[in-house]
Amino acid sequence: MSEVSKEYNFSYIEEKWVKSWDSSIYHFDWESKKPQYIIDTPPPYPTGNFHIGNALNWCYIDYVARYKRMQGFNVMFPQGWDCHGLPTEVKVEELNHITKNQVPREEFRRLCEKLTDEAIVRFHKSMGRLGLSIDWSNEYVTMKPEYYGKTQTSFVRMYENGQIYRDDHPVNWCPRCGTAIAFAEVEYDTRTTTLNYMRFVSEEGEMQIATSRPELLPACVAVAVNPNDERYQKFIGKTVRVPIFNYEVPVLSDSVVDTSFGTGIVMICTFGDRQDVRWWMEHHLPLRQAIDREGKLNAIAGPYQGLSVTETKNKITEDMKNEGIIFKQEPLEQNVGLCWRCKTPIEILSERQWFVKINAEEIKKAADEINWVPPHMQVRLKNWADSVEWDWCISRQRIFATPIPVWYCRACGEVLVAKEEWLPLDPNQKQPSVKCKCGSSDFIPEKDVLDTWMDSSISALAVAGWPNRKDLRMPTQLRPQGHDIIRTWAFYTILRTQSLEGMRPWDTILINGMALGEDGHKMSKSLNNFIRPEEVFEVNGADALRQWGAMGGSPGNDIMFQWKEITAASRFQQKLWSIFRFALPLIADVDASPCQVDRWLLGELDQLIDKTTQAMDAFQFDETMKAIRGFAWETLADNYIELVKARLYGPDSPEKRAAQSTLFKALETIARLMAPFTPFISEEIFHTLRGKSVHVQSWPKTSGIAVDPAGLAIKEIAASLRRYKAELGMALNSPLPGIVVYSELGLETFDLSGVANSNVDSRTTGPEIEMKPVAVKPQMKILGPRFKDKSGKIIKALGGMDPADVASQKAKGSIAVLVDGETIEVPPEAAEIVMETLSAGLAVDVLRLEKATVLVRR
RNA sequence: GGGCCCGUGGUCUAGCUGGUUAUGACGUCGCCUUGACAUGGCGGAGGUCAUGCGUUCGAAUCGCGUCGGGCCCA
Repeated sequence: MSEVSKEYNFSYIEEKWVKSWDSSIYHFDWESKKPQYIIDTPPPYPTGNFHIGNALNWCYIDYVARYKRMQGFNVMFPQGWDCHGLPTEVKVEELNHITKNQVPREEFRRLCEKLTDEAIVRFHKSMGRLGLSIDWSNEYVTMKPEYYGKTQTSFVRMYENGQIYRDDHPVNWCPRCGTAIAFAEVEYDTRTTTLNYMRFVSEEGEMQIATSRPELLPACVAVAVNPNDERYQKFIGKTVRVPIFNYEVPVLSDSVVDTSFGTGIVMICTFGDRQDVRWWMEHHLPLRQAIDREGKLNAIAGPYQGLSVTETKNKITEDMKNEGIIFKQEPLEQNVGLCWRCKTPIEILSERQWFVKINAEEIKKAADEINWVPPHMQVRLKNWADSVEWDWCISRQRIFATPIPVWYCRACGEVLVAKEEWLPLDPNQKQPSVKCKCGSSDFIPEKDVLDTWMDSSISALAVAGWPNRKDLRMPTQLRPQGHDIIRTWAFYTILRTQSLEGMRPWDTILINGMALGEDGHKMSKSLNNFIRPEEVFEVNGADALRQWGAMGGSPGNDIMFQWKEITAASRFQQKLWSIFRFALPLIADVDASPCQVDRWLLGELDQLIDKTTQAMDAFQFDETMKAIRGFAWETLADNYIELVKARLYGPDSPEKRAAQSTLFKALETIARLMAPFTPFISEEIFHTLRGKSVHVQSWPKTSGIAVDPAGLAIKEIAASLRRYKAELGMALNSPLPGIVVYSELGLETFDLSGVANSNVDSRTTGPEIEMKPVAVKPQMKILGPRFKDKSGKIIKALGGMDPADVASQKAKGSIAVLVDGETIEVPPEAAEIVMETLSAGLAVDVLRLEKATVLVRR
């Protein structure tokens, strides 16, 4: 018990506990009778390393998981890995100096799996070191058949209930990745391009059209003007000849056409942008697709066939300039859609793809049943739901993803979707065991694979036991995630849960902010503001990082990483350690009747428990941790411990035992309250005190002890005596000739004499000194609601009155205030009297407090 | 162009279902080596709560506008 080091050796203690903790205490118990608390943890993309942003998110999750466990819930804190996707494919190509088509499909997939497995191992290590209470018995890996079989089951069921269909439809296409992508994967950026003014010829004369994409000329299917545009009335309903390619297209009128952009005449192509798609559908225009899947021009483009989009743009511009078709060019700032992974400008192509129906109303309805923290984040989901125009394209032309369990009959083209009991499977590896309706058994496997969000959007269902468990544990209780993926992960999860099980996926969604670098920008290697969690573990330890996560800001707001915050956190750790080191040889877990100061401390402790419980229930980790810190540092260390030192160092007595047990209780409670935040130091302290793990303890409950006003008065007297000595330049332990405290509360003297190192007398009456009212302090809370617009004048009048007069009226029960010649009766509680002690002529100094008066002999 | 959020002492930040001395941390200044801790203790300085108008007896807090920043999207 005595070999507590002076300095807190965080690395030794944290590593000791990482090694010796039994992680099975964090396992979800499927048989338990306790209320469940299932967390739909984000499955990170296992590539690179676990970074500070991850650390912050997982800290939030861990605070909740540990707190809920202590509150008696059967908690599931699972961990999944969202493996599939392009970044890993690209990385594999890089590392092995191959492209995906140079090796067999299966071989390529194996390379991706290997890379992913390695990343998962790294993540495991970082997460363990951070002290996360993850339930590894509920780990899932989306690239493993056990999981992607579930994804496939969800595909089959949604196909069968009509939520999934296959169709020709315009899709966002990334020519570099060679795949369709969803709207959620398109990002926008401003680029400077050229606006070209071209001459088209019609029977009514020349039409001048401005376009930024001349290479789409062969895909032109119509020309449109605004119906209210007087300049072009005569063209409406006529046809116009597309130059170079020499074919006629109709001239349409549409009120969406912006008369002030370019010439006010717009060329509609299939497809230049989303607006083209809208027009194409509304006006039932034909399809002229000029760009192929590699982003090259096809046969329809005649002389430009085989050239890339950029090459065509340059060449056709040149040709048209030479022929005088383009007569003017100007720069144009334009927002271009980019593939969010590779930043290549996307094209819109019409392709046969698989789609999931999006029912925006149902999604919004489900979102309404979910508790959003903070509430305003729900608006983002609603805005997104309202702006979705096409269904969700879920097929991808890649390899490392969940296979679409479908074949096509070679003879009749019929679609054969796998039966649930065949899953998991890869149609490229396995032929179906049934015949097609037409009698043929020759099938072509579907080569396309599923969008990664198809995997991750069933995470809530998967952890809750879907599809096999009879007792499906839906809805889950909590979805923690970042605001950057509300339109994807949150949106798709709600959609899928709604469509597969007809319910909301979670009770609560907790949105966390992003972790920013010390310069206030998003952490990135290129900005050189990148901090690895391991650096922090080495310098100040995992508990310090976890404290920063709690105290750095409130959830939902972005939070800046700052070393000084980490340092501050580790100072508190050291402070706590010093308290522990001081207390350990002196405390005892004994029954004792608490003294006044003890009852003050225990009352404060009760208030702390109340406050932290409320804050935790509202996910206010910053409030919680600040309250604990304030209690431990100020209330306990700076005040209580200083007050009871004399008792603790003194001979055995009921008073000493009272201090010993109070301090014991305070320390034990702090260890419990901090366990969700700082699991290591909390464990070290609690385990030393109790010989058991703090992580299987319950959250502290209040003991019903109110703050003792006498104890509070003693604490305040001690503080004012310290101030008194400081003002006189005395050492804080220098003795005073004599102190007398006067209070109706009947104050105990032993703690005061100890802390002041002086003799203290306590009296319940007196002292015989003169008190003089010197000011009146109006109470707005009383006056405002009662007197409304008159309160301003009443305050002024009260301030102008003789304080002594107000005091005597107040004592009689009512105060008469003269306002604009009118006498108004004001209740006594509306005015507080500020008193001053007249000590002139006395050989004492007087310290006047709310509940006590102290005379100090000079 | 639209939506959402934010703008609080030198820095970061709490409060924001309105009530008059605005929270805490870091920094800064002065004092104190008191038997857990100088990575400490005590005390102080420092803010027109971005800005303008409005609602109200009363606004950091509610409304509108402006300026600045961030995020999501068109």
